[in-house]
Amino acid sequence: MASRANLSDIAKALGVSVATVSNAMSGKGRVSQELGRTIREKAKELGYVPSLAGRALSTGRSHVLGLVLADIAHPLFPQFAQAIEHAASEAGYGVLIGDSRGDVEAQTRAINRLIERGADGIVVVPRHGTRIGDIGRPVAVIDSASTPGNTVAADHWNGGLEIGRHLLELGHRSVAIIGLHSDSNVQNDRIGGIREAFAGRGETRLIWIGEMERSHGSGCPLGLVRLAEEGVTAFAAVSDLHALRAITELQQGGISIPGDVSVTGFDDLIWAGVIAPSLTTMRMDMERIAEIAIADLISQIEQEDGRATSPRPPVSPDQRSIPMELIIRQSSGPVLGLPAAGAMTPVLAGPASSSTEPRRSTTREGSD
Amino acid sequence: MASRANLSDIAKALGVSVATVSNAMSGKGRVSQELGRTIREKAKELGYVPSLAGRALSTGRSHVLGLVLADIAHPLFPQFAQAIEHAASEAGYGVLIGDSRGDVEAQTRAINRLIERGADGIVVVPRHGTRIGDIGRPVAVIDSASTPGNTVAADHWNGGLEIGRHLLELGHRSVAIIGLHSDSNVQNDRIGGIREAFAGRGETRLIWIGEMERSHGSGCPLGLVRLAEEGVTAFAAVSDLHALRAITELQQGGISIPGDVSVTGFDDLIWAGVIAPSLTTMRMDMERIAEIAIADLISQIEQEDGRATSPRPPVSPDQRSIPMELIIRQSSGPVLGLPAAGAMTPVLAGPASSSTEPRRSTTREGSD
DNA sequence: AGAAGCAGATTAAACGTTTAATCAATATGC
DNA sequence: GCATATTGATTAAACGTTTAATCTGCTTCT
Repeated sequence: MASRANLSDIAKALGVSVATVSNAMSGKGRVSQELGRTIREKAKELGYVPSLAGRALSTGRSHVLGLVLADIAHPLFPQFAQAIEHAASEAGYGVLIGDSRGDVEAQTRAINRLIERGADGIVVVPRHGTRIGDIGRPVAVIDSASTPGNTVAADHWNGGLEIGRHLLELGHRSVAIIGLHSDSNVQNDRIGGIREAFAGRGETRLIWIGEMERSHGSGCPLGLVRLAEEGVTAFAAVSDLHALRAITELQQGGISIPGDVSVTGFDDLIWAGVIAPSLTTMRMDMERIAEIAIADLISQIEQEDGRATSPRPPVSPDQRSIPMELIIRQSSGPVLGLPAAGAMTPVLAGPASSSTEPRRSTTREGSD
Repeated sequence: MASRANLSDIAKALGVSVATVSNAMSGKGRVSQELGRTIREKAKELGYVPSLAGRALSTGRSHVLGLVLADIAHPLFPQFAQAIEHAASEAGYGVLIGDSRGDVEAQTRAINRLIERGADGIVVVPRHGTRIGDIGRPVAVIDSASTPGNTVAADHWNGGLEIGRHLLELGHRSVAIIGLHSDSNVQNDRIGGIREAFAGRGETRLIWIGEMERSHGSGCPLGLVRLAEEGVTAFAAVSDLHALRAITELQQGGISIPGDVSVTGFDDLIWAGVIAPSLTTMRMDMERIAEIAIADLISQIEQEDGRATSPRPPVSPDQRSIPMELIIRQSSGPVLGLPAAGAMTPVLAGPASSSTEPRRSTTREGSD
């Protein structure tokens, strides 16, 4: 059980020098084909695993990246973490997590802690409205195209546009947009997109949950039933979280979805497909975003130590905004009644099976 | 911008040896009070930050722990990650994340990768029914008390017991328990607890979502409306995820919650407090669980290198099962109608404001 | 045949820390 | 006042890797 074999063990076993072994393993120096093979075989035989610590000390690179999400408790975190971990792992990097507990200045501390821990670079999904200062180390920021210094992000604006168009096609002309608060670039982009789609073609109104809760307490009703009665036929939330809140509030108020009104979300959170009605939403391509962010980060890291422009080019402008995908499910449907009336229709008895709903298939539901 | 100051910079600046500086910083060797102070001042002045790589190489300890969640996409992951990160950070450890994408054997690979990356120990929240083999390194397992080799976990059984009692007190005598599948110790414990509470006092039936989906497809209706009509007055899901599914399905079917039936969940996921009706659920004490897991892990690590029994004792039996907390919200209420009839009551028009509900306060709602 | 070039290996230093062993000087015991 | 602890510091080796510089034979060119 003697801990782990190291280069010198292999060298000793074969009667060669450590340098040669190192070269053989990395393929860098000059080693004859044959000796190279022999060495690699022996290495495998001894179960050699390179010591990251030794390598880190020698090269000055830890091959570890830090991941800081402003709000680690956000339900999207798992997806982020998974995608980032995957991309980093493919590139031979480990991922250290940092926590900022939602606190804006703790975010900076978290970043610094990760750097002190030796992270070669940091991936940051910043807190609303935060700007990441110069850290003295490579950083990749994932937020929104309108965030200065942003590296890559989903195209939230276009996502909003698509949601808007989807609702328009279904005949909706009056939509209530539900957001949390106005200092999030992501939310603002999404809202902007929806509004652009409706510009001249319908009316939009805005509901800030944050404001309502400030006066009426957390978890307060949002008054959506009233809006539905007033003629709003669609509720476009900028997050599935808010969409869920809307759906349950409306359902509890006796409003049928999508019979009376439609509800859409953003992010395709894990439960979006299994609630009733399942939620029409907009999904980010996390895999791609993560890949690009990591690639950019690594390119920065490699440039840092003179290795100059490696084959990895920096993120090109057309790669900085990743299209979102519209997932059409049951919560959005065509407007049935007249402009203002129908919203009061009482709930039908029996399960509102929506198998008769016209299902457009911009994107097919990915039921696994 | 000269990278970072190291021990030898400090030593040189003060005309002492590196060893002395090292001793002064760690407080280990013999250094005079005065020189110690001087050195620490100089260190601060130069912005000295110890090189983890150097230390790791020298001590053989990376001061990094690995965190492997079987299902990194699980909505509970953020809470886990946050709590573990916090506890580890307090103890001077970093947290490296591993991903197993829900795959059982990938779990083992993830663990191994983390170990190769130099993690001193691993925290595992295993996949249902998986058993963690000997890894050759310290491990802390967080699953359930009935998992062999488990280190610490929430007391899921007792949690079930409390949920059951809560429903009994509200007058429920027929409850449907909703689970995913039967190979999860956590779920089985929770279910066991609920059943124990109802034993002799009411009837329980079991719904496995996994089985239903295998025949009817993912996201299929669970037939809860039918059950409600048959006299089931309460649905106890073993996860908020399933409770959410139940609530929306019932609501869509025109059943009022908690007017007609009650629904409870487990885990207190982030949205549990803001849906309508807000969800009565059972919360784990993640902070404590994480603390204990980390403490145990570190104790194992320290024992590994002869430093023998440090002041940290291993996890004592009474610390291995952490009580859960009942969070009573709006989704659970007293049985109104007669044993079997009332469930058919049509939905009342208007918002079903539940402000008149009798609110017990085993635990007050933590609205932030 | 002598110089030059080159392939294939070795040497040695470096990365930054820890720590056992050593040494010098001062305090303590009798 | 001399042997002995004790304190406060230094020396040197070690951890495992990378890499620039060097060395040794050969081959090849002129």
